[in-house]
Amino acid sequence: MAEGTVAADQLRLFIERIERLEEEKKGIADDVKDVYAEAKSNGYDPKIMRMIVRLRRMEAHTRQEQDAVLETYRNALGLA
Amino acid sequence: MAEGTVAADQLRLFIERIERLEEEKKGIADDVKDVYAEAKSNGYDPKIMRMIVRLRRMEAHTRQEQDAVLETYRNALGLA
Amino acid sequence: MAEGTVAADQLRLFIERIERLEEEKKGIADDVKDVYAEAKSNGYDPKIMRMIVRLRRMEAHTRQEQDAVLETYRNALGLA
Amino acid sequence: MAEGTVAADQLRLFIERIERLEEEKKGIADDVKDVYAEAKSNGYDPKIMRMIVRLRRMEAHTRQEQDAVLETYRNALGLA
DNA sequence: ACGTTTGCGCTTTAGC
DNA sequence: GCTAAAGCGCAAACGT
Repeated sequence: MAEGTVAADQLRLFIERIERLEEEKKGIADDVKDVYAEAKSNGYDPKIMRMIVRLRRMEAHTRQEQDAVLETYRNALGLA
Repeated sequence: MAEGTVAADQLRLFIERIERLEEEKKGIADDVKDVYAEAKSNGYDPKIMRMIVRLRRMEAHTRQEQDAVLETYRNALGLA
Repeated sequence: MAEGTVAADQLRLFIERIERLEEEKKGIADDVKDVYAEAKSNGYDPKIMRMIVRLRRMEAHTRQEQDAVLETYRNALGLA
Repeated sequence: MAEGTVAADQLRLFIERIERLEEEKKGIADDVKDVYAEAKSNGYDPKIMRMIVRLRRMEAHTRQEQDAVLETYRNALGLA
């Protein structure tokens, strides 16, 4: 077995791992769509729901930024 | 317990399910990044790998589209 | 005339240029719709036509991507 | 020359007209991008500009809806 | 005519 | 920081 083949196999395995993960990711995205659809069938407006999710994520992100800054300060001051 | 609270709880549960799924999705996206990083540390070029992944996906889509055209033709011609 | 007015005028001009271009774009999109309608009145199936247009575009993209991968390989291997 | 050829030619012409129009459309879309880039190089924030364009379009759309309702009423009442 | 579903454009995010 | 690609939201198109 040539070395080139070993390398090719290794590369192929990496590619396949990536493709497998991306399939999983797509499956979860589909699950999200399903939840929105289920909520809609229960009388909730998906569009508003998406806005809520986005707002909560933004707030979470802002909070994380604050935490990161705080962490930086603590490290700088040796208060870890 | 007011009915409004029940509805609010139901909505909150939907939102939380969505947020949980999106966290999972992000986790998988991070896994993908890790695989690219691991491949890179084994001497493979991530840029080329990404191109290959994209190319394979495009080819798959093209094949699916070709099949769909044929199927539609058959239906249009009553050859189902 | 205040400087703020100059800036406001400049911004307004940019916005108007964009809106003008988007109107043109919409006009062309309508032209496309007209062609599909005309073809349909001549007995062609718009659905199949759309699939063909999409397929040809996808194949063009696939070809471009193949070329890009090859080019990147050549560069990576110093075969430019 | 067989009739099938005539039909095929006609279909091909429709397809080519559509593809030509879509190229034009893409060209205009690129022009829009250029304007945003030019505005940005003049110190304006493209993201905010896009919001403005969207708002103005929504208002225009709302106005159009109102006009359409009015038109419907006029027709219904024979006040055209 | 309406509801559903797919395709297109935009926004955002990730890589360089 | 900028460019390009992937994901998302919306709107038009198809089927009922």
